[in-house]
Amino acid sequence: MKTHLQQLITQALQQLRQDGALGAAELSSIPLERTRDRAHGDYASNIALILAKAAGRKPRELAESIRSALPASDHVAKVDIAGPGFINFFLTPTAYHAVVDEILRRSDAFGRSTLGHGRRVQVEFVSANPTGPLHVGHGRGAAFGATVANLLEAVGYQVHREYYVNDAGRQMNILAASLWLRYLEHCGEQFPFPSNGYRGQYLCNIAARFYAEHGGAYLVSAQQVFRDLPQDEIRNAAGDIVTPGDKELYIDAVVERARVLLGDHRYRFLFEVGLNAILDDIRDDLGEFGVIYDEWYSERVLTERGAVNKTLHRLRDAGYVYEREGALWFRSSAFGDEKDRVVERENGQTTYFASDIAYHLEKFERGFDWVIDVWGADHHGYVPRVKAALQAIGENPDRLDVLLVQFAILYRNGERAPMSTRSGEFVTLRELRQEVGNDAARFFYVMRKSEQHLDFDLDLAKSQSRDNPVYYIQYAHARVCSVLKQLREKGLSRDEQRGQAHLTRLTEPHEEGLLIALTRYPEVVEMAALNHEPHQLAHYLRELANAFHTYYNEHRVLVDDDALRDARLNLSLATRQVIKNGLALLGVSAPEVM
RNA sequence: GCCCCGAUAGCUCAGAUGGAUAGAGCGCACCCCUCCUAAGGGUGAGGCCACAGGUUCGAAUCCUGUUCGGGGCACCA
Repeated sequence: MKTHLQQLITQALQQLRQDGALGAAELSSIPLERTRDRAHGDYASNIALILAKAAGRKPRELAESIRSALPASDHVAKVDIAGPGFINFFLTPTAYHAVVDEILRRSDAFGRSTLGHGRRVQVEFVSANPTGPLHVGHGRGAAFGATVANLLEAVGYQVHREYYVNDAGRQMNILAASLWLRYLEHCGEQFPFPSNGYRGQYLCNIAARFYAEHGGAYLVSAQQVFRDLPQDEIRNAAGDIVTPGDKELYIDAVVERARVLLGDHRYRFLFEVGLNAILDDIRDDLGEFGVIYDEWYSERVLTERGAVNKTLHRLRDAGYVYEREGALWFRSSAFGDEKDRVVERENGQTTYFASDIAYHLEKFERGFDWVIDVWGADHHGYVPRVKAALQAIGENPDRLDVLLVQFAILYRNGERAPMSTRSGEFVTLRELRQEVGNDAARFFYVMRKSEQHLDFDLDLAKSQSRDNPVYYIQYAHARVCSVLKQLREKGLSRDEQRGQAHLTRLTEPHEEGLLIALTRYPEVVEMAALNHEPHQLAHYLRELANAFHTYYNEHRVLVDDDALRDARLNLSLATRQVIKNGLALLGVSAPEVM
């Protein structure tokens, strides 16, 4: 509908331009928006206000010319000039009735468009290090990223969903060593656990399984393991340092010791076991959450293929790499970054940043027209340097969009819920999902603008009342299903054609409001997709559900009058369809009974 | 210190590209509810859009400064 009106305006402008009534005025797109007040019609354009100056005419006068040049349309009842020069469009009832037919005809496809023209976009999200289970912070990135991907797909992009697995590097070695130490504990060895090791319970569980399968095949005495290591930093239960030491140096020494004592083959095996166990867990977790990836991209594979070295060479050839204090630096400051960044450390190891440049370069080389990264807001300082690197290599950094997601804070009984347990483990995504359910979790996570802190009310998410937006929306869907059931129980049948032919009977204000809400859906999807703002869809669905519930409370659908009943049924079914489609994009189920 | 994000009703938050009288939910106040199509329905009070300047026909929205929050400023990942 919106594009239809825009076309009308465009034609009018062409007409005026031919007549020389526009001067030099030029516009890239036709401004048109929904009115907030019904008295202003359905759509309004401020185009006359914008063009007035360039055209050298008074706004209202210009608006009047545009109006008279507008071609006639079945959907437009009248056009008003109002205020300083707004052009207000009033739609005919048939314009609204047409949407009911369109919804019922296109069903699951209603709201989808071809705006993206099949352009390839990659959405990379979550990408948490496989060193432990996902926590509630990752959950927001998962829900947000998945929904953004769904939205882009809905408006016609070819979307590739990807998880970047940081399975190389120091943290993974620390994980492998930690797993080994837990395993040794199962063998009966006793020793203080390194303060910088991974201490989570999940690792003990993996170690227990490993012990059950391999017995003592990886056993080395604690005495041998910890002989002549540097001093660890030791804290008491209150967190005060009891014995000062260098925990980083210490844990690196423990890793090195594990490598030496286990030998390359056994060490690699243990490493794989730990990595796979955790990655499987993450994959299952996300899968249950309705978050499915097209690809899990391994940093290790990237590195082993030589992509990192190749990238560093390209940077060097471009003249942006120099040596200082034994390390290799990338001159990112030449591209607006605050300072230069190390890409290869003094000890010869490339940094995480280096592989990240290689990874992003690889994304571009894989032919994506557009690359989207979803990161935690705490990584925002990282954006300029990645873009700088891409630019240095000769890629267009504007093809990369980094979306930042703020933290979620859990609330229980009106108070901030602790995000980690006494043992220092975070509340996991799985625990959250088990507590509030997948649907509520998916919805609540995207209910707020992503750059906004999210207060996650656990009690509200669990409640079965209209206060809970998820419940309220799903209930609207179930209610229509219930009406159909009632229809059958009454021995009545439905005639869609008859309903369609009598949509003119829908004259109640509630019905008009509902019709208007339905026509908005494709615009909401488009806007939410292009601006990466799933919350717009979430808000819209709540409004739509509200429009339906108030209508439903006020009027009966199953009236004796066949024509009116069928018309109302069509309207109800169209509403159900749109709710179903919208919830599907959010990854939320649309139950038929509740 | 520098950088990023935020500040809108008592609370939690919407207000795309500057537009017409700034919205929703909760809470609060009042009213209705043995009709049913379920765990209620309705009404409306509540605002210096953090503050001060600026840009223009017009600013919650753009610019500058200030205040208060959150985050970031590694040869960590």
